Amino acid sequence: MALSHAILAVLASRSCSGYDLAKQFDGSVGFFWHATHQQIYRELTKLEENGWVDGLMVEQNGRPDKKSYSINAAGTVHLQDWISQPTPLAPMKDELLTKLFVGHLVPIETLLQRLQETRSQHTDNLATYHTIEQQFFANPATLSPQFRCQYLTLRNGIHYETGWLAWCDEAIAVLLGEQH
Amino acid sequence: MALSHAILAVLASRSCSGYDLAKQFDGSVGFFWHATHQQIYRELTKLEENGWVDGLMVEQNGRPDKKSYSINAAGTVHLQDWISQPTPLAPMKDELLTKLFVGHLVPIETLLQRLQETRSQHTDNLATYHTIEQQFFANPATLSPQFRCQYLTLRNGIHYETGWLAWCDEAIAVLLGEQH
DNA sequence: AAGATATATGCAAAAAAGTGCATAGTCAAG
DNA sequence: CTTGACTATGCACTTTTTTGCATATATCTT
Repeated sequence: MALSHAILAVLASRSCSGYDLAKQFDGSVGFFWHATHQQIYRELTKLEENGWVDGLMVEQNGRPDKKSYSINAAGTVHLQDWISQPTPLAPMKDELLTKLFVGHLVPIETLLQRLQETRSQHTDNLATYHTIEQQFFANPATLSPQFRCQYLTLRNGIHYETGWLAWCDEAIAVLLGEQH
Repeated sequence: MALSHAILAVLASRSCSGYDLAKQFDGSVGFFWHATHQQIYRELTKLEENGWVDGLMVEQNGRPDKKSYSINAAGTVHLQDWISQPTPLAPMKDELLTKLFVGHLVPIETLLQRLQETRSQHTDNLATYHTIEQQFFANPATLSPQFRCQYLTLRNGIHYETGWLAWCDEAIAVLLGEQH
């Protein structure tokens, strides 16, 4: 029941077609909730059936017609209820750590490759987040409540990626020291 | 195809029954890969069908008979192959951040509650990790390759939880500042 | 004129994961 | 002598997720 909430969360800011949503899930929202366009379309149908969003066909010229979805009053209440309930910690699933756990089964070079790849992905993510921070949140003190909330989610990403990078460096150093 | 790898990773250290595995997934391994006992039993059956593990019925007195699973040569090769392949970043799914993203829809007090709950969960986790670190990895320089790898996964958990705590504090401070 | 890219939507099948339930023996405490 | 905790295993059902396919139109590039 959580993709539905992520979609409602996006629709809380603005009406979107499935296509628009898919793009959001490829950027901003995608930083903390991943979904493909197939999932999104399926879920939108359910959301409309549940009466939390209203779909409206929009004719367009120059491009295919689209269906624009808006959150309604019931949907907003549903979203608020959800936020008001305790949040269980997300069950962890990390493939890299599972690999590292039995890393002694492969040469250290292989482990270092995995760590370098991971490090580079986190470096990229962090760079993206820093760019967004400078572009949209240069002056955090002046943000509206809505943007301040979004800013905090971005800050989480920055903490997260920074932590991963620090760990990657530590792990690489430990493994290299082992060879020495 | 990833729970199977996590199970093989545990069996790489020692043979286990489904019950033993479930306990591992409740502690150590569970810190980076979550699974319930139902999943584990189902997956063990598949692993045996695939010829990666060998099951052996063990009669016990004083308690129910159990089936002990060991990784075999094919399973070990399979595990090594898997480690040798690039690791995609785990697609993110974080409920708290999704809630915070639309946090302006609820009173700040509600958000602060969610943040405090989360903070306390991460505090607990960090304490657990620190305890394990002191108990089993007090002297990192002298660890065997196997335990050094496990130590690094624990270090990841420590970085991870520390990062979350720092962020929780920042977020709480920002929201409190907003009220001031 | 062809081919890539962007817009726009979805079905079908399969794999994986989650939830609830069911069974059954041992042991210790009250 | 019964209740609860621990050991031990698993089915059935449901939900979620993934993967691959399928279909259009319009614009931009070569």
